[in-house]
Amino acid sequence: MRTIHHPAIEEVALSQVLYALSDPVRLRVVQQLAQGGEATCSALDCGRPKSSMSHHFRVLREAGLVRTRTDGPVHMNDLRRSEIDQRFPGLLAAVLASGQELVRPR
Amino acid sequence: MRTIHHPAIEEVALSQVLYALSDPVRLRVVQQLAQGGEATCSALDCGRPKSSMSHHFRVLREAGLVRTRTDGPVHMNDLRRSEIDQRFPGLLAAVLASGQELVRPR
DNA sequence: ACGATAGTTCGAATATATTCGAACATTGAA
DNA sequence: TTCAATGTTCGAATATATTCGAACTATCGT
Repeated sequence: MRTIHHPAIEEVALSQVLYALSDPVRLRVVQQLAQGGEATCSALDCGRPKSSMSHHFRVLREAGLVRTRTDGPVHMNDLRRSEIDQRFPGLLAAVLASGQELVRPR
Repeated sequence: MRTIHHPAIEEVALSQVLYALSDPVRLRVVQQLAQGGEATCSALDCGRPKSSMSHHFRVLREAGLVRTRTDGPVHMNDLRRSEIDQRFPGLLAAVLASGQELVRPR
């Protein structure tokens, strides 16, 4: 896979972060990464096809929320927790604390 | 104007709130309401036409962020701050604290 | 080099949002 | 009751997002 682009934390825009988090599938992914640590894409699909999940991970990546790293044949995804916390203090905590059941896995 | 519908705070969905806040114009409106208290629609247009602002206020209303009340010939809009704070503690504080310059008025 | 696995990219269909002018509704005041 | 001011609604154009199958790419193990 080509080089994956991750924005520097300073160029992460609040609107983009909020937008990325406003999709139930993506919010669920973020919740799971926050809770369980890094994971592969397919471990977090909610029964959706790979191409759909790839799209969602891309949105999360471009918003600056997730960092993806190639690890052998799989892609490991990690929440950029400390960076986001630094840039937008309290935001992730508030979002994660809401504990809404957002999407049911298929 | 027909009766304006406002969702009860318990039925407000996080996704919808995040989505409503992800638009720069709407985020600016929320910032201004938070800072300056209630305001009319037209006081917060950013040079956008009435119909556009009406749309944005409707999204904010339906997301549960703003309460609109008819006051004589004008519509007064108020951030539902304490209700949102109760439902999603820390969320608005985090969003407002970011202080991003989000949209330039026209 | 081949096969298996994990993701990405492409393309096209569908759905959803945004924008804004024009017409309409509501109110208070002259 | 006519007017001006404030918003809403409608409609249509445009833009943007989502979805998912199919084809492709990269990596590891054999």
